[in-house]
Amino acid sequence: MSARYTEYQQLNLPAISQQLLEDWIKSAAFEKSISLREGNEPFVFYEGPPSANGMPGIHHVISRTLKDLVCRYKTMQGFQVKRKGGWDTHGLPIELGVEKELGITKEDIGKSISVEDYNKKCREVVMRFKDKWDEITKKMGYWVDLDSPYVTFENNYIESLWWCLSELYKKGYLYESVSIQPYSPAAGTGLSSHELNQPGTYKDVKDTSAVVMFKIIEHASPLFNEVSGDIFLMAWTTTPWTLPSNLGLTVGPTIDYVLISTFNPYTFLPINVILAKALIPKYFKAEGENADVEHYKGGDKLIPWKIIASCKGKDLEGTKYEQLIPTEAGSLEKIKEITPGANPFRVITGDFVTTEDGTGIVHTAPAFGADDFRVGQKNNLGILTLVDRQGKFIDAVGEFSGRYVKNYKDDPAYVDVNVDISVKLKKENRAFKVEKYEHNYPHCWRTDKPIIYYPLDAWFIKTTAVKERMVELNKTINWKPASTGTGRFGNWLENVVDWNLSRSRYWGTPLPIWKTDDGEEQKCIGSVEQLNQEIKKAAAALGNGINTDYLHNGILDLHKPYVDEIILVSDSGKPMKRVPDLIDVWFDSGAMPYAQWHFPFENKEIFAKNYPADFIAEGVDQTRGWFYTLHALGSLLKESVEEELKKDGLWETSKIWHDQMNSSGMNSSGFQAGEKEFQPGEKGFQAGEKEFQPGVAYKTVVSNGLVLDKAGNKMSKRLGNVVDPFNTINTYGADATRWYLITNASPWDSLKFDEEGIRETQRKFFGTLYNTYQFFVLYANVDGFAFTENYIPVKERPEIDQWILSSLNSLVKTSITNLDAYEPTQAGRAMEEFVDAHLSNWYVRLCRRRFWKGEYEHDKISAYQTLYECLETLSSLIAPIAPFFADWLFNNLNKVTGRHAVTSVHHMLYPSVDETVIDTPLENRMQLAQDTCSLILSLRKKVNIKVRQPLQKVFIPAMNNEMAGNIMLVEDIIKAETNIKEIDILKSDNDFIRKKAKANFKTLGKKLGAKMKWAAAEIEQFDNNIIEQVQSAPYLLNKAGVDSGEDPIIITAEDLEILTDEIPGYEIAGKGTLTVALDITITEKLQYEGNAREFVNRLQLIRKENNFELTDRIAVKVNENEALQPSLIQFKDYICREILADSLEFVPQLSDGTQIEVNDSPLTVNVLKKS
RNA sequence: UGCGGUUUAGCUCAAAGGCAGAGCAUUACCCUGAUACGGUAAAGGUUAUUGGUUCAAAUCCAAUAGCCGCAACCA
Repeated sequence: MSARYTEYQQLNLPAISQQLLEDWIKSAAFEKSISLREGNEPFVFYEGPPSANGMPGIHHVISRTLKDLVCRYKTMQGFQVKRKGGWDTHGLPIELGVEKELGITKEDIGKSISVEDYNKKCREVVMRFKDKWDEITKKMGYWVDLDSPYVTFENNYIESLWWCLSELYKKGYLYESVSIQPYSPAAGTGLSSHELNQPGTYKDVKDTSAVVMFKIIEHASPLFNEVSGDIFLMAWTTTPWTLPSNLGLTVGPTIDYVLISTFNPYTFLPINVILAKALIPKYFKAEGENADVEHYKGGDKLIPWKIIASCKGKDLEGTKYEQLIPTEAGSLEKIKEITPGANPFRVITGDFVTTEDGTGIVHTAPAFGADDFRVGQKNNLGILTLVDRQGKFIDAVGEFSGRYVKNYKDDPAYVDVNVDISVKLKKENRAFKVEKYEHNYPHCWRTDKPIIYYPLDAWFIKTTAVKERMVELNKTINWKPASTGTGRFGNWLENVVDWNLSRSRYWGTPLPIWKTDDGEEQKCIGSVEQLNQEIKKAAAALGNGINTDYLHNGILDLHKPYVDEIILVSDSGKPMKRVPDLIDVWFDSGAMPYAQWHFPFENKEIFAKNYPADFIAEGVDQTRGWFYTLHALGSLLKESVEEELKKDGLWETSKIWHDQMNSSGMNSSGFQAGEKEFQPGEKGFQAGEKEFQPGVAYKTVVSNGLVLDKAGNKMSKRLGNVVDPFNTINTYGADATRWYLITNASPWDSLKFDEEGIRETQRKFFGTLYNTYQFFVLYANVDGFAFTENYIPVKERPEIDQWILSSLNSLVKTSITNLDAYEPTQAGRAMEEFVDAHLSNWYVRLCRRRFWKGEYEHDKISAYQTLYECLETLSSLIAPIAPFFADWLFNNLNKVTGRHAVTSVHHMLYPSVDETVIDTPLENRMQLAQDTCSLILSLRKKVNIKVRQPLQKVFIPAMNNEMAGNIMLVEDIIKAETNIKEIDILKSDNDFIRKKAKANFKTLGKKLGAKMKWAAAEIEQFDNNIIEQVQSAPYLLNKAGVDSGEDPIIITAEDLEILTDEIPGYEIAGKGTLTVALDITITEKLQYEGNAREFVNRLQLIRKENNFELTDRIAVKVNENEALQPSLIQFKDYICREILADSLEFVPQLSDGTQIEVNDSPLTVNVLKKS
């Protein structure tokens, strides 16, 4: 059997992907990549669950490429990397989709459609695009376990969430409180921040704004004691309807305030007002300052004013004022009834106050603003909610009772209550300025009506209680990029507020808390078993047919409406109902480390070994989403997890314990690398790893940036610039797409997606690598190379082989270093560079003849083995990024040689560095050769002498012996590549060339400081003589200066960079310290040889045009030609050898020949293939 | 509005205080017994702007502007 490498017509990446997809399924390659690592150390990856309710986009492809390449890489390093997939199935987008589909609104749920049917519908549509997701997952080559994914709506999953919640409840982290939330009176529902972020919710509207005056009745400080007349605090509002609910005024403690004596522009009464100094110009004309008060008449354009005192905001704190709009419902008694011990109508301080707009004194109505609520609570102002949930004033608010604060009902006769309030205040000498004010205000996206901020009951997780822990733990997380961790995420943690968990929706995880009607007693349920016991208990205790539907089999579905039908019994025997809230869907995904394994009810051992994650990756938009909820729950549940694991004796075998031991440098017995050959690296097992502390949910997190269109715009359906990932992958193949996404920019930078870039990747990287393979098999098949010969030790191979193998090992090193550091972009770029600049365009280029000339023996085998090794190693190196092409390449090679027992490159171990093969001086030398060739070719171009024309000599000045030695070592390569007969190395002591010196800024700058500029100029002037002096001994640069008393400046050889300035009589070219000078004389002999080579080239073309086999022999006839014949005769042997001609005849006339031209001379040739 | 990021050749990106460099695209020529690629050259830059630190700044600092994102939009 003579195995042949498969040859291909052309590179077709999509076809390769297709083929490999089939192969992988047939051979269960993915499953095997995991089972092969059984017993090895695990590398834990968490999949952030996508929602199959939307279509996958190109941005999913980049984050999944990132995830996939890390997992594949770690697998190839010998880790066992399980990747459990998951689906995010709850939440608002799904509900909204269903509502839209059914043509209903939230209010209809429970009325025109039962909650049961509604949720059934939600469950149906959740997986609407699952097929599309499966397809993209498959086609892009994302290996993830989708056979047993976690699904957030499943009972087991919810049960784990309940466990988490009950643990939080037990630890006092779960509490109920009133908070101010966006609320749509028109729709009668609270709005989530997500809903508020719908496009178009923020609109520019004109509202009546008012600057109103609060009359001071008791000063906090004696500052204003001497002032005669009433003093008012000025405050501005765009929502006058909140004024009756005012309970405080907030000032900035460090802001400067002034007391101004002036007149009210509406009532013309003399008044004293306080406002921020910085805002005076907003309300007072400069000309009016200290203007004549005596002659002021009401209605005058210019209102006189005068600063009569000033102070800091802190000094105002505690000042008491008269309630602006006293009402029955808002009386002090009522306020104290609602909030016992409240102390309203005071000036308080708050950091949020600015002097950007308003008056620097903020009207504070705790019920209608989040800031207001917070400072109100802090300062015990109480809370007054004079507007009901329909958006109208409640009873007993005087003349405003029952009036809507905005026109929520589209009433054509609606009179703006805000105007009426303003008018009233004007009349009462309580308004200073009333005007229409245009601002940006959020609206309910469904009703288009303005929202208000309104106090609503909600359940919270006390994340503030673990803030310190979260901040500390965050420092142990390896963030890529680091700035996201310290910046965006760090800041977020520093300013963390309690997590509002409540959602008043239908399709989601119900909050497992039951309360008595009086709210005195409550229970948090932590498991289905517990719930079923409580169900029975309640049925027995309360009777009345309660819970009958749930007695026999227990509860079967943990969603609404079923959970809401269950009545439990309190310890004191009262019935308890479930609080109607669902929980934030982010809790669902944040709890996936536990819930994906149904922890702690099942799979405890699995959980123990799979927590925390070594690595997660998602888009940067998840920083405050999934990254946060994972982290928060990790911090909150640290003790609970530890207790659970210890309970079952799993603690000492857990990953947490193991990582902690590993991190603190102790030996761990938790995991043993199995019998596989893999050994994790010497220090720890993950580069960039920080010290581990229990409580973190993930150790490394990569947040990738956005994908923009090629113009840098965000992709949106509206702009129609969305890239369809299916199209892209089908057209260019997954490998080129993945490679492009990874190597174009660091994953965390935003990526301007341009198809042209993928095409370039396809051509340049994959095309080159493919052709290198094609080149290899072209000759390997001829010679029957199957790597059956003994491995030739690297040191016994020609230098060029040693060089490419050294370069290859350097590449392996670079790749590993970068991949370990989660810098795939750097790794990929290094691979590109190697394939393109080293392997294809230098090694193969220079070695072509070795493959098709000569016998199949040492040198040729060495070439084959070397090239084979490069290709095979590359197949492994690129496998994480380009899984299909890599496997294709690997299998094409391995099929013939059978060097490895595995059937997929993804079952291989990642290449390791052979340091003994790395020869840095050799690599540098080769670089020198490449540079030299490039210079010589540039000279040839300049004088227009083609490379095929041999030239006699090139001069290369060597600045030192080392350089001379290096050039000599690569002399042959340079000569062959540039078609030059000899290289004359000019040693530094020659007086033939003129040298020039340049200052070495790095060494000299430190020494000289300010004198640097002068020295650089001085050095420019050096001639050969001085340069030589400096090179041989330290040199005094400022002789003249020293004579006049300056400090001596001594420079040495290392302070100079020496260049060649000129070689008289020759064309020169230079790059850095390297210079070449070309002898361009073409002698007759050289001319003849040039002609011969040109002739060979023409004949080769003819062979190619006629599709001759590489080994076909030919007979050639040429018509006699005066200009060329001497050349052809002289080089006849050479020519015949090159073109595989058995004969080369000259005939006087050729009738059936091809016309060619050799160096401007026409020639007719006849080529005949010999059978 | 605040916070963070970013701004280098027409485009995509390098350059971590020491002469700003690749690739793509354009043009011309060249090499090729590898259907790939490449080479040489032309052209393209006040490193967004302004100021500062330094002998020396794309790089460090400050401010401004544009773009992107996040959080808000409040009184």
